[in-house]
Amino acid sequence: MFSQASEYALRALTELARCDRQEWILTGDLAELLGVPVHYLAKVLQTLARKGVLESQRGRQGGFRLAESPENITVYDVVRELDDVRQLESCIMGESECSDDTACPLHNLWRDVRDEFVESLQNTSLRELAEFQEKRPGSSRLTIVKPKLPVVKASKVPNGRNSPRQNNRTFGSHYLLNTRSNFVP
Amino acid sequence: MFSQASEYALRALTELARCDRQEWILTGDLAELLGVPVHYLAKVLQTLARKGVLESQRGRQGGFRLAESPENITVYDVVRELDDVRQLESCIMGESECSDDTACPLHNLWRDVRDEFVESLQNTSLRELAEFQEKRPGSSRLTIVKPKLPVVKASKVPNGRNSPRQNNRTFGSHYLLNTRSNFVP
DNA sequence: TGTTATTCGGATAACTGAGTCTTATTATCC
DNA sequence: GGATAATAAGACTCAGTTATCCGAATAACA
Repeated sequence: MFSQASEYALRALTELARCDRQEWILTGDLAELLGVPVHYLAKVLQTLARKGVLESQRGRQGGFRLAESPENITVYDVVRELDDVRQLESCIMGESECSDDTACPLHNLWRDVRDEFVESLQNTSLRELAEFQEKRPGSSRLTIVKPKLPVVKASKVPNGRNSPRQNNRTFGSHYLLNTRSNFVP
Repeated sequence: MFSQASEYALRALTELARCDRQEWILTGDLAELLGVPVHYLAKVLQTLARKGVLESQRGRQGGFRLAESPENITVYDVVRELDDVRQLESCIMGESECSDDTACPLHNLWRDVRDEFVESLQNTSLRELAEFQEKRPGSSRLTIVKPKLPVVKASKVPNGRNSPRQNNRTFGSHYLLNTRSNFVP
């Protein structure tokens, strides 16, 4: 459904929401905790920082943290920056002319499902994800100790040359993780 | 949401459901009516024929037709053969261990939306799509005249070198349109 | 001031979906 | 039987997603 980028982002930001808002969290620690590819996660987090969802701090003692309080960031806010949510609005049969007026045969069905979905994403904040995760049996978390930042790792990290898990796709991404193109037409 | 393949398939099969079940319909006529790339539509229809959703007839006076009566073919039946519907069942946050027991923070939300969606797809038949299309204002259709099969074309067909409309994605396709691999593990 | 630790940015590669084109196969009609 | 018209099958192109890696910029610390 979502792209890998969005999936990684949601999982990472759920963990960030469980941490002290002032602390800078390392990409590496997040990646290890979640068991996801470090470099790719880094790109995702960089994108979210560029978009204003995260704050980043370079150099020693740097890292990432939420730009706003977790209850003010919704799941939709995150996914919107990484996937092309406009495709949720477009015709499910791919017709160019399909609206409430000129509906395709599946228009109403899809509108109902999609509206419920989008509304749910907009009504769910990172705080709720974090609270749910908190109660989850066996859930590890990032432990902040003073000068160094050790990690209680969750599962064995499968290392060595991942070939890309290709194309388990999503409702679509557009230009995604590149530096340029901050505007959406 | 759906792949291009599924979108084209649904639109094409909706038209097939409006035709005489005995008639063989040409890929070219369907493509012209729908304004979709002929060769790609051909691949999609061939796949559906291989999977048993359609029947095909080679040679002169050949073409495609529904393998069963339209009320016995659901939207889900079509999409299932072209997209990897198992991905709808998998975790929306990409966690490997996520079930009703070990739920991720978005598990219940996604399960509700997805179940309603899948159920709708399974409860909607091609007959319903065809009937809806029938009532639609300005909807063209394939006109079967005796020996030749002229077509009342719907809209201007944008011809000339379509570069692939890239990656407006879907919940995922797997091996999709290749000849082999009829089984799904 | 120099070292170290971190994000930032670009280059590159594998894999797949979308689409085109060409050839082979097959059925019908003259 | 031969010409014709259609599906069947494969090779190929193009672009986007998912990664990996490296060097540059930058901030903290000794």
